[in-house]
Amino acid sequence: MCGRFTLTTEKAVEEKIGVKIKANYNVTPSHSILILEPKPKLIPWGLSPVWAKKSINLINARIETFYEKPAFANTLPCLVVANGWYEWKKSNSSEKLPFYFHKDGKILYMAGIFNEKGCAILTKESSSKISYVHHRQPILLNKAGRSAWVNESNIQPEHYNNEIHFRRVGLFVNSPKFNHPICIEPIS
DNA sequence: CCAGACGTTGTT
DNA sequence: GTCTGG
DNA sequence: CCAGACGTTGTT
DNA sequence: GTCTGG
Repeated sequence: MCGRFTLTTEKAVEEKIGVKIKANYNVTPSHSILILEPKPKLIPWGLSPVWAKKSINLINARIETFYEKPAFANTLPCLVVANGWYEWKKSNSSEKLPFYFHKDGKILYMAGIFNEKGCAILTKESSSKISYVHHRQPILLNKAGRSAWVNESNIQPEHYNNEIHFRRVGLFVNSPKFNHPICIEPIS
């Protein structure tokens, strides 16, 4: 899935998207995140249906059921701007070990949905590589896919971008308040 | 008909 | 154990 | 996603 | 708001 990510490339974000951001090595739900809809916009991570009296905190939406679920009706497509994300792998001892997924710092565009309350990231079954760590992953879109999604609400497997690298990282990232480059440092 | 849920993750 | 906050 | 709180009373 | 369960 995707419950924690990074956006650290200040320069690339300013050049490609025209927005000044502050590097964040530990973006957590409820943070304000950068989306393209397709205009750049800051919005809380966590979506609640407009009709929910008591707010629901939906940080992900399964693509498999997206079209059936009332909670996701009346949301609009967007792209969530990131340059990496974290997944935790359960070890034998039921210990959870964090891994960092990235494309050498390049900007990643995750498929998202939003409404006036916030934003959620679409997930799918993991690619075989990623499934070593976890069985769900965010949907990453290539260029054609980004346009199809935000302009036509059209999402297709051939638009998924599954080229990715990953490495084990230290436990620093576990604490939601800990935002530091050491979060993405490989474990030696 | 009204009341109550409506989601994901993972875990059992 | 389960919910809330970040 | 993980970490941290989770209750009441009254008082500051 | 809309769907499901009773």
